[in-house]
Amino acid sequence: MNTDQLIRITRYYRSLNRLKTIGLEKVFANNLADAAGVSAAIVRKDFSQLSIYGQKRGGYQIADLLLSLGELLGKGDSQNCIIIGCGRIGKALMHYKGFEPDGIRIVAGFDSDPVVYNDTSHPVPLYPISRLDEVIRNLDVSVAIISVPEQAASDSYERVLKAGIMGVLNFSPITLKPILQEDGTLPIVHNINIALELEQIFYELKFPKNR
Amino acid sequence: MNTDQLIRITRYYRSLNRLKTIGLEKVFANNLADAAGVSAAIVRKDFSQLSIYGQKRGGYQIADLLLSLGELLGKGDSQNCIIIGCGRIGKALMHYKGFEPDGIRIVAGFDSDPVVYNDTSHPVPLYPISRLDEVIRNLDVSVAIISVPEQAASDSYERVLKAGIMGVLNFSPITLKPILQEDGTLPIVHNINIALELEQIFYELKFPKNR
DNA sequence: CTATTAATGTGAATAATTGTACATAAACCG
DNA sequence: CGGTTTATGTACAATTATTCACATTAATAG
Repeated sequence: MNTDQLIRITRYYRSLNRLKTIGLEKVFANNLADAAGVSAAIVRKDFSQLSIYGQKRGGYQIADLLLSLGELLGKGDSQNCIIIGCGRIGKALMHYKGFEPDGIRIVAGFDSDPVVYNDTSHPVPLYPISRLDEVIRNLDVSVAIISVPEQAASDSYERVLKAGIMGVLNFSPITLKPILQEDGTLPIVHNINIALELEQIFYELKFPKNR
Repeated sequence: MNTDQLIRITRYYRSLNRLKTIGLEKVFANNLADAAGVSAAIVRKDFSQLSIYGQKRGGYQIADLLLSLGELLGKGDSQNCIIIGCGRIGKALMHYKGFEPDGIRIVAGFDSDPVVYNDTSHPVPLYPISRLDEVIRNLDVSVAIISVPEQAASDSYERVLKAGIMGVLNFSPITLKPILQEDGTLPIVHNINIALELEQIFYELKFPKNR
């Protein structure tokens, strides 16, 4: 499964969950196509490749699909994260309610500023960044969210890698790249660059596609 | 210019600005390739297509490139945004320092809760969502950032469109899709789905690519 | 029970993207 | 100055992704 397909699958999964809570039982390739913003042919091809089959004419059973896709996506395993950098963005993420339904949990935050990490008014425990390795050892965590200022980003990145974290979601405007580790593994890094997204929007508004 | 290319161009532009502040004057296709995470061939092809030419052997003049790319990206025009939904994420964005160097400005925030919008401790003025149209009329704004809870997302979306906003950056987990407007134009919508990014990371960790 | 309709599943065609290879021009070196 | 190196610019090849078209199956209706 490649990255584009993975994005689509997670989108399908999301939408299916919603449809299920609404009370639907069956879904057509077309519905999922709409939800994921792709064509129906792609949906069918995706499923076909993943050996997921529906009923001719009847579409797909939502419950079955959720099961199959859930297995593919590794649902059921623990999905714990820590947050590096508890500034405004970091704190916002700690309080974010949207992770729960996906089985994602924030289990700790780290910051270099004592004023920040001594503040107990947050839903997860905060620690000084110096205790990173120690705290991680006692938690089942594989992913870190980096929400530190630009200057601290690559330093934070190296630290979490050294601590054994293998997945990183980076909110700083520096694009962090996977660095081959000593043990031969390659960390997974996703960069979210908010300013870049806005720039793209402004661009597309200024120079609309002509079609 | 297509979307992938646009992303690359904005990345080049970013990196060039950094390199310039460091004091460099020339840059090679290879450097930009590294910065944007693509191959050097693509960088050259991009520039070639955009009629941007460097010096054989000498690489590219950073200043020239910034000028050319800046023009392409529509820099110099105003890039003002408003924020719909001043919860934790909305507030974090208001205070975010990373927009300034890109010429992006947050000029107002909107919320439905009086407790929120009467709080004056923020760097931009806040208004009740009911005053959206009125306030927008007096501001040169074309892009809205939607950072409201899931349930309010599509409603907020419709409202900003009705108010004449043509670009949207959506942080809610609902995927908002461009809706053809009465005047025949299509809004530009970018969705940032944080939970989805994390899910993908967890997936990629669980099922590493075998190569 | 036959005809019709509605959806899936998939091979083939098409389009888009990326990489390769090399000709070309400029700078450098002896 | 000629030879060598370095990096651009681009044609072409390879790969990948998407769409198209249609055979296939199931349900429905008359």
